[in-house]
Amino acid sequence: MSDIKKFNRDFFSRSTLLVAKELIGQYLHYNNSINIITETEAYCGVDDPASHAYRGITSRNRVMFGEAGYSYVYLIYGMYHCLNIVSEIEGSPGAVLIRGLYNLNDKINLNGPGKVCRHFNITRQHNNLDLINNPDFFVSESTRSYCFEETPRIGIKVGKELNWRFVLKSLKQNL
DNA sequence: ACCCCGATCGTA
DNA sequence: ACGATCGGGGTT
Repeated sequence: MSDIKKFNRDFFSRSTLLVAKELIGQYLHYNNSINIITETEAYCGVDDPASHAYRGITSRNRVMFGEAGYSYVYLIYGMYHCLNIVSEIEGSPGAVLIRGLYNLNDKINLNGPGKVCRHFNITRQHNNLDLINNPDFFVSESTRSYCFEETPRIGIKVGKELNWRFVLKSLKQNL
């Protein structure tokens, strides 16, 4: 695994939809494990009723309003955690939910946000970590390019009409 | 101080 | 398709 190209803060400081799409197929590094990002969802701000940020800033969602490239981890259903990466410029809320990974070390498919966090023991202690310049937790660029499909987001009651879930489909034909 | 419900998962 | 599960966010 030579010449790793880490994504910088500018990559994440863009529209949540764009970041969510472009994260598909990239590598999420966590404590020496390398994982292909296979599934993401975009959660935006005032125009996204499904987003935690929809009704403004609270103690839970405040990292969504901060600088991009930070982790946003919260507890869901009293028993699972969800890992997000903050997007958009500072002051503008947005985050990308990491819904699926393919772990290259153990060849395990982590299909579901709860499974991702459970496998790595990611909890709210991992909230608000800077994933830029972090040696143990960061995202890097894959040299391969991938196709993805767009579907409605999972597990929400509002905003179902938006195709803001992105799923890795296949390896793009290498020319 | 406390009520209510969820960005899920596993089984049917 | 649905029920288990329960911490804590958001409001009182």
